[in-house]
Amino acid sequence: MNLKQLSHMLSLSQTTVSRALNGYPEVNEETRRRVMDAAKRHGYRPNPSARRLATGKSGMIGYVLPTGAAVDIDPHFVEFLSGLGDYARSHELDLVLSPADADDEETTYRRIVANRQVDAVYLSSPRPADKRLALVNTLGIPFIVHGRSEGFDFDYPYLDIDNEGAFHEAARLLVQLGHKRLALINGNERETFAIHRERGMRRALAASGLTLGERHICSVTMTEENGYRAARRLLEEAEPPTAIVCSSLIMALGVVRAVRDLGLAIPGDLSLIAHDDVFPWLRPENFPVPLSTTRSSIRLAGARVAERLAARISGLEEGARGEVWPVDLVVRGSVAGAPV
Amino acid sequence: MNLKQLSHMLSLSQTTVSRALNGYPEVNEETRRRVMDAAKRHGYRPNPSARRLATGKSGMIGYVLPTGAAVDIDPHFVEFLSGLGDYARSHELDLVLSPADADDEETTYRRIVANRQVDAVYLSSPRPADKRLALVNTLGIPFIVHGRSEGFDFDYPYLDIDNEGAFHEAARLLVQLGHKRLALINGNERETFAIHRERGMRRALAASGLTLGERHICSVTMTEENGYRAARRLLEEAEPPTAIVCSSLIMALGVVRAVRDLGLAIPGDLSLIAHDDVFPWLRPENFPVPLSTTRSSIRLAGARVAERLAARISGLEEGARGEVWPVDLVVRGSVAGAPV
DNA sequence: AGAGACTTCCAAAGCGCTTTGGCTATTTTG
DNA sequence: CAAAATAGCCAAAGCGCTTTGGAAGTCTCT
Repeated sequence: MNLKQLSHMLSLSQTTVSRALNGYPEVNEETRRRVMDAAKRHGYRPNPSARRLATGKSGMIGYVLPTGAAVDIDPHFVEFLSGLGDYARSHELDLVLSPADADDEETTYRRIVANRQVDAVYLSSPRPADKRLALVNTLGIPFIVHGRSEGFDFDYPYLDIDNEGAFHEAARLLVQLGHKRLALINGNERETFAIHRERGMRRALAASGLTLGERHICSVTMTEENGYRAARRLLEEAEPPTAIVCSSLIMALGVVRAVRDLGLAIPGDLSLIAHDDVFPWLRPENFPVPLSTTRSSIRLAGARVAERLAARISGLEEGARGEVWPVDLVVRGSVAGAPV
Repeated sequence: MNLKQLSHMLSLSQTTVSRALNGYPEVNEETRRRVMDAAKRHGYRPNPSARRLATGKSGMIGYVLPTGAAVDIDPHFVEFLSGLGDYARSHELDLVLSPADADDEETTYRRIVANRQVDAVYLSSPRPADKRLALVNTLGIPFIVHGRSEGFDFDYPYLDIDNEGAFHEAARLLVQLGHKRLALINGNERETFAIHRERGMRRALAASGLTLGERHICSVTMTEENGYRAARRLLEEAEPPTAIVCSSLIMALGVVRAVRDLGLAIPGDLSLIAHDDVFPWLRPENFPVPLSTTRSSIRLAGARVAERLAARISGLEEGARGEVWPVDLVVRGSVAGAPV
């Protein structure tokens, strides 16, 4: 059933039927009702390919997926995706993932924009002065950044959490509890979120005249093994930290293992706070010692990004609105006063 | 730059240019070269929307993503996706994720097929007599199942690992080591993979006159917490199992925690083997006691599925070819002889 | 009553590609 | 050497929608 047939059986022109269905004003309400009715009864659905060709709109949102033998997709991605799906589902918005060589995402961005394959894109894990962001901005496709970048002479729409504030609060709590030697096990130092977290932590320490020593900060990709190694290195120093703030639950698993291996105890010898993106399959309250966290649901962020993308596509949202979500500090058993 | 312009500047018809580019035989080789050359020089890329409308092919593969407030996307998915991307990247194949209400995926399948949004789809986590499989089979779109189903009167193309064989081997090893009371912490009992694993384990036990008691088998969604609870329940019985086989690394984390909480030791009091899908961020060799596993890279499976989908789209693969990958049993420190 | 302004509809022209059917040389065949 | 086959090209008709530029009829206003 296509438009031609439908309009023929209604004895109307394709124009009128098309307009009736798409809510244009220049059609009699009575006629519109007739059309809508017939369309529903015959299960008419406009052919998206044809519509795309005519309008240039695809009804899909895009994401360029960096891939490569040495590239692992972050497990956070799937949670974000859940959220995105939550919103997209109810709006018949599809998501197209365009795998790209991690060393050359530009080609792919250009392709999907030139081909008008998607109406909007979102970027994640941005770095300062991220090339993708500048590119997408000049290409003129609607977009939203999940996270933030820095060092541009233009503004852009984003959704981020208050990473700096979160780690500031976490560190401040530890300092208040008497800790003097803190350490940070962070994610990739080139990503903005890691920079912000470090900044927040430094600020909290500085407020009490403390500093974060060079050797008390690790930047690694967020795996259990890297968490273990980092913790091990930190704790085997002459003057080991008495508290660690850690950028992910997965790394925290490694930290806990290292602490055990060294015969130490949490929180007796070491206080630990980690950032929790809220995975359904790994919960901080279920750590051997319930883990204190800075918590923010990445799934909710996914839903919000989808919502805003949809709004931008339909012109409801414009401009470079940045949105920063506060982060909860949830205190559990893994923190205590500094050992004497 | 579109076909019209290109053909005009070559003083050829659109027909000939189109045919030259698409490798049709009825065009002079010399002409073809000229065309190809000009196309490259001017960076001509056929408009996919137009091509779609004309041919009905989209150059994308689809996946219906079950979503819902109570639905969590499996973290395995992201690894599978990495593999899919590895292949798709080099073939300019995009993946479209169509979020669907988990209770009604059918509507979405029908939509993407009717709209010809994708050239092929893959299904994952099938159950016996899975409705989606029957549906997709009758809809006539090329597809591949990742995993297997049962109870159909038709064959279908799939890629699966030898779950039954893997758990058979794991259990057999444990039996050989003298274990008499084994337990299984499995995934969702309604999914085929879980059924196969249970079957494999039972078969191994039966071979030695042993059985898997009703209370020695747990079917739960694969989270750390569920692993913990299951292990806890098993180990607090009057006659606790001396060995556990577990369907995922994530649950194994919980098992390890439960063992610790109960003051027991691995492998002294309990031998443990888990299935490892090979996550980059959580490796069995890094468990407190290195974990024995049945190992199969889900990422490689993703790449293979993409490859086969591409082959089916282009007609290189036909029929209902099933492919079953063997699974490695990797023995590490977490298994030992049964306690006396 | 005639001019202007709406209202409601339509024919037809795209969007940019593929594919059908046919046409003109050139080559092969009996 | 005429007939048949082949090679190489083209014009035009789709694919199924949206949108432009009217046209006809109905109201409103002076």
